[in-house]
Amino acid sequence: MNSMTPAPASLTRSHEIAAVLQEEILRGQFRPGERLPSERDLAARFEASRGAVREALSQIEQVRLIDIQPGGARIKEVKEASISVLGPLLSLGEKPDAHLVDQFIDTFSVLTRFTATRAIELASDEQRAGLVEQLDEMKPFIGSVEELQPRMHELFVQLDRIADNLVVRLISNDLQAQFVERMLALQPRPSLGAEKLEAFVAGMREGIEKRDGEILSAALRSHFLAMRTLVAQALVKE
Amino acid sequence: MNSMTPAPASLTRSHEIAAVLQEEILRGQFRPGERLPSERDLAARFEASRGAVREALSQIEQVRLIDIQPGGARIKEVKEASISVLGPLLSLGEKPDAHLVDQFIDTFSVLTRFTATRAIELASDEQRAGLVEQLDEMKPFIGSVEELQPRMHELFVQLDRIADNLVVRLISNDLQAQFVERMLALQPRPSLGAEKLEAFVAGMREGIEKRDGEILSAALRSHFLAMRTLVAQALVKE
DNA sequence: GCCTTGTTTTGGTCTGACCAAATTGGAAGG
DNA sequence: CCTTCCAATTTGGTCAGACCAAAACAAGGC
Repeated sequence: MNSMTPAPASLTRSHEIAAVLQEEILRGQFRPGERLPSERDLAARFEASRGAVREALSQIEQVRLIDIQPGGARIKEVKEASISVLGPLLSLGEKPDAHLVDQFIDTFSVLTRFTATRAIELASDEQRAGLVEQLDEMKPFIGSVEELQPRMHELFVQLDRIADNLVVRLISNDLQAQFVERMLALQPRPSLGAEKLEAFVAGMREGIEKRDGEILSAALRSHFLAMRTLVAQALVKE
Repeated sequence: MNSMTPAPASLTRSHEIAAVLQEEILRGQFRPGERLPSERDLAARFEASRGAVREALSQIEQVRLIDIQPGGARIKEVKEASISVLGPLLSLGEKPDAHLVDQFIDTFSVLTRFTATRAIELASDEQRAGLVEQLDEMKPFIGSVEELQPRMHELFVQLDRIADNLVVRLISNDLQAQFVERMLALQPRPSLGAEKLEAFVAGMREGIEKRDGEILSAALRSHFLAMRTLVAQALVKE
């Protein structure tokens, strides 16, 4: 019934070690190509068993930050890694790196437009009607981000379902997992003005009703653009 | 110097187990929410130690296919997983699932267009000149996929470097890791006609030279579209 | 039937050990 | 002095057996 996140799962020793090591690697404390300390040394350092360290290293290897081989584990370049490192990368400093966040939203914007346009291409008339209805039900809540956000999310879920592209779905999963929760921690939560939100909803509505990908794309583009400038401000000042 | 893939790394026992289990999960042999056999049972089944099994499960957890908790590991939905499952997903049957491959290329197309347009927005005149030069150097090799492909790849790498979007870069890494190698295994390798390739290169060239994102996008779009139909044919027949 | 209990199972961790491959260091040879 | 080659050491990969705490389970009491 409820779709709560299943709790952060109290950190296991191996996950803890993995997190620390991964952060050190991302901070650049090891040069790419360099060898990581041996499992035995790491075990000594973390006062853990080799087994726990091995599990940790196994996880880090999974995100392609290191390359484990008999003889030693070697550090790889961050650019070579998997998306899973983005989250930790965002959490490195006090505040997430503004440039990275910007890239994030920019990318998310592209994928969302992709999903949305594909969705309305494929949607049946009933489905489009349903989407329009969803949008109309949002109007009373345009003033409150807390109320609007889950409804907006539900709309995107619907679009995602209609577009039915597993690849994009999985990418979005990862981005969401890495990014969203970390951004929601931002206080005070930046919020777009009611007028802009109204225009956005209206644009979406028109695009869906007319089955016009251009209009839909334009609405999404300007919405994400506004979000980018907003977040940029939130991350720069202070 | 050489940028070969660092060898598939002879399968470790734990990786082996992880691969088998992951495939079983992806095949749907366990229902989402269902409990995975206990580590001890799995160890018995694979005739391996619990440690090896734990490392395997740890890896599968990393791709979010299972959720390990004291009490038991539970299967999650494929839709919830990370991109890393796409590769194994493609390798399930004799031939990759045509629909999934199509989504793959479609998504790749979007991301490439994104990178390319951002790249020419940001590129200096020298960089654009360099790109044009790269394209010109391809002309003699348009007849041979084997010769052309690495040069094309080098061009995309260059665009990627100029666009300088780590998020997209990491996504592309994953897609590449999951997809490309598996498609290169297709025999006979499908190949686009020389005319189409010529038009593609010309379109890219014009778009870069004139700094025109529309032209560039159009060239890429039609190129990937051609690739989609080509691959679709290759996967359907026989 | 529902809630409270023991009991069992399960994951999380540790210790200590062995093997094979990789690394390293030094000796032998040029 | 540098290179070549071989042994000693280090390192990852794996195993076995043990303990703990939390979760799941089963049975009894309300």
